[in-house]
Amino acid sequence: MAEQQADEIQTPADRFARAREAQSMAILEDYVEMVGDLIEELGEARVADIAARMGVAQPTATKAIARLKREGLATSRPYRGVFLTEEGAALADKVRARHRTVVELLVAVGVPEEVAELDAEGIEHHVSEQSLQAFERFLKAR
Amino acid sequence: MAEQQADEIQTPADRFARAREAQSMAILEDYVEMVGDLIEELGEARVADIAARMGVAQPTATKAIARLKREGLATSRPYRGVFLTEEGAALADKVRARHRTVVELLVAVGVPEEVAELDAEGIEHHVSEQSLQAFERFLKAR
DNA sequence: CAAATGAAATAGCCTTGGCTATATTTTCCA
DNA sequence: TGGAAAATATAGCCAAGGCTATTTCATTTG
Repeated sequence: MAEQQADEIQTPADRFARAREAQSMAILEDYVEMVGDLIEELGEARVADIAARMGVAQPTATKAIARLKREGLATSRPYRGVFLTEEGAALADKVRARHRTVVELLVAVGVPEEVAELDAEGIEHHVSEQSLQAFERFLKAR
Repeated sequence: MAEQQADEIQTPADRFARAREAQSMAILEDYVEMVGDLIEELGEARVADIAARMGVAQPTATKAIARLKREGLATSRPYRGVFLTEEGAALADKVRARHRTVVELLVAVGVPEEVAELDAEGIEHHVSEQSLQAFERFLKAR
């Protein structure tokens, strides 16, 4: 149990496939996090608010929510607010924590706060569990 | 000239819009870099090789190349190889350099080499010029 | 309590980036 | 040199994530 790295070689194709995979999760993660934020702040997540905060038109948000429901991350009834399932809430927490860590890491290596916040929005979805742990160790060890 | 940060506040919507923007450049960047790599390694970039390395079907690569041509980054004639325009070559260089820097930064904060290579593939497209410069300063100052 | 207002859903369109199956063109060799 | 094999292009499909315009439903409120 000394070596934890699998010894499979990673072809470029593998790496790109992995990045594409991460990308398909990214929007899901963003919406779940946003729903979580709104419930916490306002007590409920309305489609109109989700759309406004995500910077998209209302039907785009409705469609995204449909996908969240399909994936078992959220529930909602027509003309009612959106709620997270247990799984959705867990994902929202994970995403929020990861976002914070990524911002902190960027700031720690010298990226200005505002820029860190901007870049983190895209970066976070591609940070693996292993990298995240490295980030945390680095931040603690500073 | 003391403050260099614009004082516009960044709403979440702004940040998401920016991340979406970066995403639409990402695939373009990947293909341009791949074409550059193949030309360097093999003297030419054939559609079949591009597809294999990107891990996509051949028609997918053909379509991506069509987009590169539309955007003025590459040229090609039917049943012939793909070439980069001056602009395309410049972009390829920039992307390659940025990729290296991101991997080095990840390794510098404690991410294992192989993981760094994997994660960098997705992260790099969201690293702004400002963050990149911060990364370089950090690496030099170590 | 009925009508106006406002929110959410639906219809229908676009682009991108995947795919498979099928032409078409080049290339290479017997 | 002609025909098989290999490479590329084309056709046509799908899902995702945008959009606008319109309909439907819920909630006031006069």
